[in-house]
Amino acid sequence: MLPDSEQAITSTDKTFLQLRKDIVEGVIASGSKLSETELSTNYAVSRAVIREAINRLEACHLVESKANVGARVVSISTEGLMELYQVRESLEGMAARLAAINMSEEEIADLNNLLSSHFKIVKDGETYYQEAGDLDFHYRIILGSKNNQLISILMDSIYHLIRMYRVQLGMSGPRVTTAFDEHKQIVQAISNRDAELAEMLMRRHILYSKNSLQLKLSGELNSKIKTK
Amino acid sequence: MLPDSEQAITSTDKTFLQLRKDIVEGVIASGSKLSETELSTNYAVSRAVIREAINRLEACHLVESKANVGARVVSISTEGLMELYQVRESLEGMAARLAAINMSEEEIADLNNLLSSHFKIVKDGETYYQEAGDLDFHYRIILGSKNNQLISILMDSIYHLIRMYRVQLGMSGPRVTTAFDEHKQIVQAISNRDAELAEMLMRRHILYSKNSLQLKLSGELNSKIKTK
DNA sequence: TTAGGTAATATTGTCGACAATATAGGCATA
DNA sequence: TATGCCTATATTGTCGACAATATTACCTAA
Repeated sequence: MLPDSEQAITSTDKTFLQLRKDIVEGVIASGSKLSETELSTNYAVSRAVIREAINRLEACHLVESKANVGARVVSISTEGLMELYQVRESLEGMAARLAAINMSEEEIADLNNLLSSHFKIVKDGETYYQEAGDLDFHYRIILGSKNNQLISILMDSIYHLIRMYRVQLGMSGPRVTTAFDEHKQIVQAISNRDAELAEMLMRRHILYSKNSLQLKLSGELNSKIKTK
Repeated sequence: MLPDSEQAITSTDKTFLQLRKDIVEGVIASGSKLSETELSTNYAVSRAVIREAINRLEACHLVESKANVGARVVSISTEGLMELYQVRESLEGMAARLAAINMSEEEIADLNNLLSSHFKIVKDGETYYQEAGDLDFHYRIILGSKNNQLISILMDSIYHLIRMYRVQLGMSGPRVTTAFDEHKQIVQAISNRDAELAEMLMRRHILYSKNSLQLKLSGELNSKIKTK
């Protein structure tokens, strides 16, 4: 898998990143078929490159393919998103636990600084927080776990999938204010090296997000039914 | 990814499965380089097939590859195994929680039957239990979670990796008797639909395995040092 | 003798062509 | 009209060849 920080070297790398972007952002519709020949003309590379890119996308769970039939972009559903959040709850909970043990004092200080800068933004009433700030916060804790398996599963697969759901369901930037307090508590627990509490708080934090999402989704569903 | 239950259809499927087997069982040494040309002659398929198989192996975290350099089998280390068990603790804990909620009454009955048959074997003093029986038990609970993301991460990646470690470190079949009691308690919690308890017990169960492994590994390390 | 650079070699990356399989459409038959 | 079969078409799977990159070996110079 290709970490986001690393540069794309080969043509396959670039094609993979471009395809992933297009899928996550909905340029390529979820549920649609990925024709190898079509993509190879659109992206101006050979079919071999496309095939390899599709394989990597499959590894991220962004597409599913059947032998002799081809690949489709995964279709999104409320259940799918809920499943994803369950996995996220469990893995990021463990990440917070490990971060409380393994993060260096310097990393913890940085995390506190990050939180302070977020606080200023939240206080100024900007809604900018959620998208970038929230991600930054979670990334640091995941990386702070120092567990490469955990890091790879979350960063290479889960997060892109969740982003795809959020973008395509139009769920960007809710739950700002309360989420900030939750972040603060988590950082506090990590600063105190309280692994148990850090895990519990992170799990709650993600569970709340999940519930909030579910509520919003069922609400949209209802309004859609009403307008019919 | 290719579920174990499904049959290998294409030549790539077969090559992937064979390669995975050879890596897990140590026929191909951990840490060794995977030469595409060499493999293509050994396995009597074209390089394209080998490349695709290697990509899938990379998705399972069994090999790591760098652009323009090639792929290597991941090298095993005590830390790596511990990381794996941490991920497993978190994911299987969640699986047990979800299984307590989502398993059908029939599935729970089957699980109890499985346990009874294991009890007979344990009572008869056979050590056969661990390898197949333990796997069967854990698989059922994972599948019982009904969470496809969870299932796929554990079954397609984590379990093969762990098996590779266990085979290559010569860790097969320890901790039989106590593990059985732990299984019994977990099934009890699931039968009672106590999700919270099921998760906690499963996490403990895996943590104990981890500690037991660590002890054994450090013991082996010491004895090796002594013999020098 | 060692360090640096350059040429030779080997390995991976990319491509287009062909083979095998699935899909779609038309035709015959009940 | 509906159903089943069969052919035609399109798509995926596999292959060998060539291009680009990395590794190695060697040679030169300090």
